Amino acid sequence: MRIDNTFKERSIATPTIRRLPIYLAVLRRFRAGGQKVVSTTALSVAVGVSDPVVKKDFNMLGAPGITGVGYAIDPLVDGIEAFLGWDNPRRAVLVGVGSLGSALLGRDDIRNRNLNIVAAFDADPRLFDTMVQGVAVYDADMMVEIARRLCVSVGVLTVPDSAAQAAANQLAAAGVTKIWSFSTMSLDVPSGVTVKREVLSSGLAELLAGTGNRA
Amino acid sequence: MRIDNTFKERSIATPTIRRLPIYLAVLRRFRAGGQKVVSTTALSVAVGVSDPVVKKDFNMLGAPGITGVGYAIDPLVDGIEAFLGWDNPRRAVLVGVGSLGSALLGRDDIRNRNLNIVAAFDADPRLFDTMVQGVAVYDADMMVEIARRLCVSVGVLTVPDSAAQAAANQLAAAGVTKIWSFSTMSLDVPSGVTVKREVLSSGLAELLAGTGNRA
DNA sequence: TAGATTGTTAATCGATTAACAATC
DNA sequence: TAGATTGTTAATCGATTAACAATC
Repeated sequence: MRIDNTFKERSIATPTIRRLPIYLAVLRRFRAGGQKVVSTTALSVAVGVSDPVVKKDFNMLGAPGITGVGYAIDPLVDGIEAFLGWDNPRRAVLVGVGSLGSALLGRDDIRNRNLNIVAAFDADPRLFDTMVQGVAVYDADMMVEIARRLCVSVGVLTVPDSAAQAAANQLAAAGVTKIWSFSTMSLDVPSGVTVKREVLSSGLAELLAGTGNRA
Repeated sequence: MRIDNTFKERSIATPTIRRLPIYLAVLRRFRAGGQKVVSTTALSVAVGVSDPVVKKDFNMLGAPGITGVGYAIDPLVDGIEAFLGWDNPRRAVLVGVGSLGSALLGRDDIRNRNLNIVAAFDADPRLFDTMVQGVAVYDADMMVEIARRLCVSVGVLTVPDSAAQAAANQLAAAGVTKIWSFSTMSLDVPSGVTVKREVLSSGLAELLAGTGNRA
């Protein structure tokens, strides 16, 4: 079987992008089990989406499948990682070393594999110059200076809502162009800066209220 | 102005449900600032969605607006809370007291306001019978017995992927019908049990790869 | 060859947007 | 009354599903 290891460039829809990390996790498990090739049907079952969705996603990605056989797992994993930029994680800082911030720093996928978190900031003086999960924590007042010097392009925002806008301002001033925010606040940022808001309680609301399941 | 404090029952779409907690957070801030009434336009700006979306959402919810004036904030907050069941949080357990699990236990919104987490479980004996963030931690082997006795209907799953399916089985055996899972695994559960999977790295993927922003 | 699976097209479904009449 | 805003309808947009021809 001939494998064309070329991923063609296409524009990718948001729902597809959100599924890619899930495909990646499942493909890695399959690979760890010694599997070399996977069909969209098998993957769709393992991931919990429909088969045509997987086909469309891979097609949009330009992934090279082998008709009648399936997709070779290795180039698929490499291709998805490359598309997401996870083969070369971006330099990032985390702001707000509370329990959620510490938890994110402690997750190897987020801290090392998908991002390269090189420093953290907090307003609490007791944390200054300590290490949390192996990351140095600095005074939030130093954020612009330090983050700029470290050439950081991504900011993870895990501060209380009341501090979110000020922290976003500092991140933008430090040259950060992508902010991953765990605050419910809608943040006002300069053009050129994008914000992805992660509202944990939206998932909970969906679970509890979803599909006609009124409590 | 007459306020009809009745929320009519309708079926609500998932994107609407996911926005409700965000509306709630913003409305509470407005109320804390002394505001009594809000227009869909003002709310749409604060939340970061379009104005017709807010109108549609409130309409689906059956929220009572006052033409030419806006929506009274108090009944709106109460109505959304009641719809989500957050006025009377469900009894829940958390499985997997790692850093993410502890962080969720430490968030007052999740632990007390939106859910009522009455116990936690872990496989690590050093944690047995300790308190984490004020919640008692028990041996995961006792889960079925304890969760059943506590009449729990929701499970928060923050264990490693390798332990996720086994934990889901135990939760189902304990009578839990709704599982909020932070594992990438697609979980196999009995019919009658629903799972909401929360994949943190999907949000990150969307931030980094989204809107043509290839790294 | 026969069976399996990709890759693509057309049809369906659902959510968002735009526009505006009704009304406080 | 005049201005503002709700509530709803029609139009648009986008994603999913279904079906199937191409092909290894």
